[in-house]
Amino acid sequence: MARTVDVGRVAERREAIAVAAARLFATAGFERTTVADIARAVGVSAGSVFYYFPDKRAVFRAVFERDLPLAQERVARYADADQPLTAILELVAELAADARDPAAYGLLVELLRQVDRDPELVEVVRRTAGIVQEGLTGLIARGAADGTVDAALDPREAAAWIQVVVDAAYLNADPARDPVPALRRTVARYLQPVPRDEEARGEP
Amino acid sequence: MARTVDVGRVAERREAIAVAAARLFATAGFERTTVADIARAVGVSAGSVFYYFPDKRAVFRAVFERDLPLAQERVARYADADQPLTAILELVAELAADARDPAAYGLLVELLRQVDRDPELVEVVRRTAGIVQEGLTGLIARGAADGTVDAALDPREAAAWIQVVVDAAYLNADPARDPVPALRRTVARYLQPVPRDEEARGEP
DNA sequence: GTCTATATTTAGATAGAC
DNA sequence: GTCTATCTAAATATAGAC
Repeated sequence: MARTVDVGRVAERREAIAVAAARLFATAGFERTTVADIARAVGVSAGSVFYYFPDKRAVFRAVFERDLPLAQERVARYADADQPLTAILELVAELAADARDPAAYGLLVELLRQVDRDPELVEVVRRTAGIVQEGLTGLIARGAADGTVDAALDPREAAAWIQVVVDAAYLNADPARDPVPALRRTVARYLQPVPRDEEARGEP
Repeated sequence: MARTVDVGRVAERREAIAVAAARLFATAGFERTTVADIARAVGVSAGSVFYYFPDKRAVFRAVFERDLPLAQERVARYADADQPLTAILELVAELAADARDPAAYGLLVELLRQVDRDPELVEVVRRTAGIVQEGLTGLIARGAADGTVDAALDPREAAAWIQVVVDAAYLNADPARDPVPALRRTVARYLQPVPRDEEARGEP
């Protein structure tokens, strides 16, 4: 029997609250979602939500803390791929896969809005984005080494830029169209080494 | 002497309120900016703000109504350029030039967040974004005609994608770094016709 | 037209019973 | 742990004096 609190059960309840809150934050936004709304969605009272979280912002952060392990798993899966450029494109497509889910769009926008106001949220996001950036940076460096990626690019800066372009896929508000093809084309061509004839002319 | 209200003066006061409000909405967001804040910034009482606008959302819309003439001017300036591809890249750079202004960043995020909740705001934004999309679509079509842009692209879809990428560049604006070079490379290569040797291999 | 004063509503957070 | 009840604070919008 557990000596003090059942830490597993606490984690479960927190998770359930975060899941319900994510849906509401995505559609209504942070300010317009009330703690009472969250409590109702998860089937408890508002008082109980404050038992699991010190305040409303902490619930918001919990939503994004859930992304860290997923990012780690994805990055790890591609880290040792034989063909780094192919791996980059697959990873990018996977990162953008949720883009057509309107909830993902709403959450991204709300995150951008709130991140300036909560230093602890900055830290949460920094960790997840950092994992992805590390992974992309490594793959870009390996692509440069094997000649499939433009070696003139700074791997870290290119990785950061690619993350920006992935965000663009999320902003593509039209749910009717899949942004992944345009995204793949964009990233593939961005990374592409300078074709020899153009190199001679001093462009791209 | 004016028979009824001085319509010019009303427009001036509305403008002054919109300018002050823009700054506040950009930094604090829509919900956290109070009408009292706006009134104080412009030097009047909250009651006066409600004399010029029916409600707070109307003040927010007024902020974005100011963008329409600017977009028209920019697009018109490039519409008849001799080299459409060059014009696209210049126009894109200009659109992204504001990206390093934190106020522009804040306003864009807030716009994305609020646009879902206000049908009248949708209309305001649709007009401005529509002008830019028309302009880009025309330039892309002309580029396809003169061989500087991949003719396999649908001009309208390509224009929409470019707008999204510009927005993303805005959003992740690290104020320390200029996104325009990466943006130019990205757009130029995205639009580029398929090099002949790659075409033979059936790759994009 | 601009103000002051206020009605109305609502939300975050807490206290304390069970 | 979960609830109900409530405190406190703030914000939109209006009323009505000047």
